[in-house]
Amino acid sequence: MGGPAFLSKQWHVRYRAQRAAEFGAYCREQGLAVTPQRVAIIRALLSAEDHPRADQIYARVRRQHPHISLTTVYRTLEQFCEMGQARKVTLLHEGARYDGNITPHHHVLCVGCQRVFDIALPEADRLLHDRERLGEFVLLRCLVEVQVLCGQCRRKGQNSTGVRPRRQRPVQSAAQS
Amino acid sequence: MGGPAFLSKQWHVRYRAQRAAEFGAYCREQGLAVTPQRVAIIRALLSAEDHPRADQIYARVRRQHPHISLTTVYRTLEQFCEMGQARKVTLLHEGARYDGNITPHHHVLCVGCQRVFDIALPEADRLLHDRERLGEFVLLRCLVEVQVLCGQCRRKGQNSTGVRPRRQRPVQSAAQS
DNA sequence: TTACCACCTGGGAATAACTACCAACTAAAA
DNA sequence: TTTTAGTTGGTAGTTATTCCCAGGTGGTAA
Ligand SMILES: [Mn+2]
Ligand SMILES: [Mn+2]
Ligand SMILES: [Zn+2]
Ligand SMILES: [Zn+2]
Repeated sequence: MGGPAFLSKQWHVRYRAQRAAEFGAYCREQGLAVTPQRVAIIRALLSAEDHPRADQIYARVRRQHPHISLTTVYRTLEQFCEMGQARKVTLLHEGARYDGNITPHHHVLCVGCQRVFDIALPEADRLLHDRERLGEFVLLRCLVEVQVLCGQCRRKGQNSTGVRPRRQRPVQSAAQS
Repeated sequence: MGGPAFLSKQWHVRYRAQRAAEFGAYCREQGLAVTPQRVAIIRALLSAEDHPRADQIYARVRRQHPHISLTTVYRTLEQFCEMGQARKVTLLHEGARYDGNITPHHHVLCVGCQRVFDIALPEADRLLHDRERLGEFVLLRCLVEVQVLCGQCRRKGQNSTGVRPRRQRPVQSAAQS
């Protein structure tokens, strides 16, 4: 289904380079110091394509910064979300996942392996697009979560429809580069 | 804002009675024993109108069954979800909430007080309504989470747009009946 | 009505995922 | 450089949930 343009490898490579280049400026803009830890974390996040959890970012960053602490990773990822440099994705009821791609998009979640995929869903963006209010409520944002069974999991046959138990780690099909 | 019909008090009273009446049959159908604990929990869930967390259900059930254990509440709520008698609602990143109303509807979440409100959103239901597949993915369900600021929180002025810290308890505006 | 037992329950221990705290450190302004 | 406000690494604490298992009980077969 040749996905939308922003999902292509090409696009991702350029996007990552651009964001990395601008990172220092963004930090200064927010009055935040440009520390090696922050740089390492944003790099790990930008090069991830799998919506990693904090502990996964930790593991990856540790290859270059064996001394970094898990606390710093949690703290920094939260800061990135606050300053708009990352998105927190909290699907189902497992640990939070982080997304370095801050262009507007929605997520597809496989209830079998719990992998998260990007999806463009223009219909969804149009959903409450024009409205500022919904009765007494001021609209802030509207998130769409599509629960699916991916090809891999469908072939394995289990997972009729129900929601999976928590804390089941996703299948690690291969080591990341 | 006179919401949709299924949100009316009237509707809720009848719905609750009907569901409570059918509960025993549903259990037997699934090969589950009709224990006093299960009955108490489904009753608490059906009469709740606030999408309570497991610990809140526990507190309410304990008024009639001072001996029930928290484990049983967690376990039973999960079972209800599995057998389709309850819905698990996991917005933001706080503890799971349970919903005894299993008619299709979506949720509005106030990022200020973290209260959850029901909402009918026919546009959303139509979103992927007709499709069975999305590329390699088999569609299971599509959830829409609308993040808002409720009237109460808007008046208090805080909460520009960001996501609130976790584990902040919702305001208990009044004791429930 | 009773006996049986597969299924259930209570309570405490364990775990996962954060979060708080604080002394030591360091980016960056002066 | 010097200064210091902002940052970091450990470690302890918390919350929400799950695990474990000995003892209890609903449902049914006799
Ligand atoms: Mn994404
Ligand atoms: Mn609801
Ligand atoms: Zn899958
Ligand atoms: Zn509110």
